[in-house]
Amino acid sequence: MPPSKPSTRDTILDAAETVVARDGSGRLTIDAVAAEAAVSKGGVLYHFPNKVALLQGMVTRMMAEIGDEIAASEVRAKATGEPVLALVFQDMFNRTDAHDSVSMALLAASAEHPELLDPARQFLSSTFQRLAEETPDPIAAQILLLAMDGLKLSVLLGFNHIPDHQLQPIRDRLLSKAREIYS
Amino acid sequence: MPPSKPSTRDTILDAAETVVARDGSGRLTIDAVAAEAAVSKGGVLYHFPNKVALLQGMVTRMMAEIGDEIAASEVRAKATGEPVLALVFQDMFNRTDAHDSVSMALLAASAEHPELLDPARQFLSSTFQRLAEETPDPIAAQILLLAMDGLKLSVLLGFNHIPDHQLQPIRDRLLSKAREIYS
DNA sequence: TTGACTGTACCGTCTGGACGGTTTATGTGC
DNA sequence: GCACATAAACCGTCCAGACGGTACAGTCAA
Repeated sequence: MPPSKPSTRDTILDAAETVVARDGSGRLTIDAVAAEAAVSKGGVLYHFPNKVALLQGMVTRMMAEIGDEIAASEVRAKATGEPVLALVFQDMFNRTDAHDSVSMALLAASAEHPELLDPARQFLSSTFQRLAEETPDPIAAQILLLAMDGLKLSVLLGFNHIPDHQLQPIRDRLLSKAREIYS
Repeated sequence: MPPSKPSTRDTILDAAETVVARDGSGRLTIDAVAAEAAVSKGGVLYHFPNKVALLQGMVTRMMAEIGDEIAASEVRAKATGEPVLALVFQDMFNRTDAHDSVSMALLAASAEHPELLDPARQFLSSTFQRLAEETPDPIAAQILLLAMDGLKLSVLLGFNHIPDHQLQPIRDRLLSKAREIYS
């Protein structure tokens, strides 16, 4: 039973992301999370002894998700011979759910305890650095990665400053550029 | 007297940005702003009758700044014949102060009242759209603009996931790509 | 005199978190 | 198969402090 019922812990983290996405990071209160997760306040505090722990939980899970995703892309890249960067991009596109744990975790943590992002900084920094360095043209790769970041940011804050009809062309272009780097 | 003493109103807005940059958007309280601006709480509330007004003030000033900057770039572009995009980028690079009003205003507003960003959304959306459409290759232009966004985001949250020695090459490349679009 | 503040006191609400109690799952011995 | 024990998971309430906001009397330069 792989899709077994999600643990309460994960339910709570999901709820926290939902609250941030819908109401803003300033409205992320334990009560709000409890209500969203259909769990009592005590229940939330059982899993996360205090609010900082909850924020840490969000950041940690985010890093784990990104790490897993990139690792999977790298495996698939080795198997298929496709450039890693292209696969990573594709994954990121596919995971464009309205509430993206990456962005929400960052927002929530930066709101109250910016120092909670320190581990994330290290992790993301070295990860992206490595991805870029492994390509023949690290600078071009970094630019594409930055563009991805920008795309995420715009969604994150509701800035769809990219009209829908351009979204797909942009994605296609990003992918082709990614492949281009290796040729 | 161009660099005359800044108005108290602007001092307060600056202070608000400083607080957000240093302590996170969740710590943006009227008391904190008052302390940072060396103004009494009453003084802050004199200029901004409530906190929403303060947030609105931040967003409005941010839009005015961006608008002025881009307008200036367009004038210079007409005069020098250089591509607008390149000039806009250069301005953005130069304005890499640690506390960037754009980012901070966005963070602060999104934290508590995401709907305050509605006017900003419209403004930025149409502005960037226009900038891109005026180039021979709007898609490429959008990608470069997104990369700029990403660069800003990384600074905003303290993610200097770009090592210093790569920052300049990346900027140079962005500029040359911007010029390339027009050729 | 007026506009731009300062400083203090105060109120209602929200929030984090502590705490004690209760249900549910997991053994464990018989 | 069952009684019982134990711990994990969760509930609901209470409280102190923080925060937004009000009110108001006083200062002071233009």
